[in-house]
Amino acid sequence: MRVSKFPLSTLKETPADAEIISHQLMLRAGLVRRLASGLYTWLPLGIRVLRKVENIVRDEMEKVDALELLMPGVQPAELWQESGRWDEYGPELLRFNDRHQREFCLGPTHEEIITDLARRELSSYKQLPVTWYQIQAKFRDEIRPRFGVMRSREFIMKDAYSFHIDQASLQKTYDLMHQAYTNIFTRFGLDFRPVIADSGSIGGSGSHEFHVLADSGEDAIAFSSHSSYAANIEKASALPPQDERAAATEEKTIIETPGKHSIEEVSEFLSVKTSQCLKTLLVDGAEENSVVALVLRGDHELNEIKAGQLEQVASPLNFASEEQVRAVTGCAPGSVGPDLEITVIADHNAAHTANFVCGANEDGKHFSGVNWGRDIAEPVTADLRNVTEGDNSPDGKGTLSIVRGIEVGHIFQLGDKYSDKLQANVLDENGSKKTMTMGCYGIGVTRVVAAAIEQNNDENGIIWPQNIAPFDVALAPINMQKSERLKDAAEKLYKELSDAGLEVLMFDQKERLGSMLANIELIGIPHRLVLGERGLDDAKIEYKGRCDKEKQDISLDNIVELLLSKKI
RNA sequence: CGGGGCGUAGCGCAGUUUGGUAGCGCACCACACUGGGGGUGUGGUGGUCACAGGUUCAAAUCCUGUCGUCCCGACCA
Repeated sequence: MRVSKFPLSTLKETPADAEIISHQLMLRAGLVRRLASGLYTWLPLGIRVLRKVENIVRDEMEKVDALELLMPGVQPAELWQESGRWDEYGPELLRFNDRHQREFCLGPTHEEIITDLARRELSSYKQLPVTWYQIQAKFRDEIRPRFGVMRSREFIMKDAYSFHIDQASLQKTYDLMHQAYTNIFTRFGLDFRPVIADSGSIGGSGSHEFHVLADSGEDAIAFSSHSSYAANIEKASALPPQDERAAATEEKTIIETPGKHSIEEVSEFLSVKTSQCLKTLLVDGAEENSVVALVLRGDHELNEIKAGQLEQVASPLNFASEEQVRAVTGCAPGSVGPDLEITVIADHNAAHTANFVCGANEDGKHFSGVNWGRDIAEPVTADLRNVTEGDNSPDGKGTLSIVRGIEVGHIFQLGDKYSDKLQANVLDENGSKKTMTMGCYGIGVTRVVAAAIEQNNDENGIIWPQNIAPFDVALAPINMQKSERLKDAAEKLYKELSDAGLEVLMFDQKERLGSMLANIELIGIPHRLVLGERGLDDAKIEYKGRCDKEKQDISLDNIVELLLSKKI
């Protein structure tokens, strides 16, 4: 490709509304343009990257015998009503009527459609297992789209669905997919990690997320120092302390703590560690109009997913209002303690704390030297908190570290949730009807592009991993328009490189070197060649890899070979 | 949904407080010079100042409303 035929749309300045680095660079490098909130146009340069990502995905899907198909983006309401999700799915589902006033939605996912297909096309266990996939635009009407294509409303997803006669078959395909995903993200050249995920309301026995590691990631993931254990922090369980609780040695004392509300304020005021203070959070209970108290150590964070799953607690978790707090405790938030008439559930670590500080349920007052069993009834205990750096790994091997990640893939054992609702049956070998078991497997294709940039960039721009770069090599002749000899040499080299199967972007227009180099680095082409009159005299060309510190002169005769060896 | 910010040329911004000829930098076009890291000069193109209504002799500027867009948001107990 030549710049004269493939104009770059790079920007020198960063658009003001782009917050994170990948969004800024995608705009600056001319990969995407915003149309409206959460809607992006992919420019020619961006599409080249997107296609590379898609093709690697396709290749690995074929290897595990998944079959590509394409389903409509517009879906009839009937199927969603049949699965029950027409009512369950909130405003994220964009609904509309056609000219005959029939109801439709824009597909945020395709379980209903694929299950409908399966029940029509599959009738015998002999046709199973089968896996279908598509790469297609999805629409989710996000409350707050942000970070460019990282969380957009319309996005491209690879979604695959498998159908099985039993759980054993599903497990087999699931494991194959797990491996395929590992291969895919490895081929992308990204630093990633498969983690145990919360399977949410869908249930089912297995779910893994694939995260690209990046500080700006929206998810926190915990992984073990000495085993392969890794889990989304929503899911990572905190082990109860193994040793005995310390003895009650202090007297329960009431202390004036005027104006001190937060754990930080109280611990500082009393010169006590935050881990020695307990905080009491009031949330809606499972029973109507009831309130439940959750107790945590001051230095621990509530895990809302875990808490919401407790049978005594309303799901999803909802904090009590200030009025409710006052009605139950007689004081304002800030002085609440666990000595209450309502159900009290303490985190394992909070229940393990002796001689602690807590609210006195009286404005401006706290207790110190409080002990479970002696001063307050022993609480019900549960795992309520997020794991923290240094916690013991739940599998007993090593300790946990916490890093941030961008969720780019998710695989799921669905079981019969949809096949049961939609009556997707086949006959088994005994001739009796059996509901198929399903799995589903997604990759956020557009998000992968953003995540790749988020993980690979420097002050000059994007650094594409080789396999998803829009071009393999940039060729920058200096003042080509001034020298026939240079022009001929550049054209010849361009042809040689192209014939060798390399994707070359040649800067064939009148442009100053500095400007060309700045663009080449901004758009992140992995290999760069600069050809000038001086080099030509010695039959040499200057080569520099995008990450190399130094440039080097290479003999023109060897350059094709060198690049091929680097491409692998 | 709540809170906050911002809407002036393709991009980045000033001008709004105190109403009076719509500006700057980049980009773009032309020409010249320049020629190994976003170069210089001269001359240009491009704006119903988000939209609607109001106040006024006069509105980017004041008032009312609408829309768009970005960020933040339940550890407080």
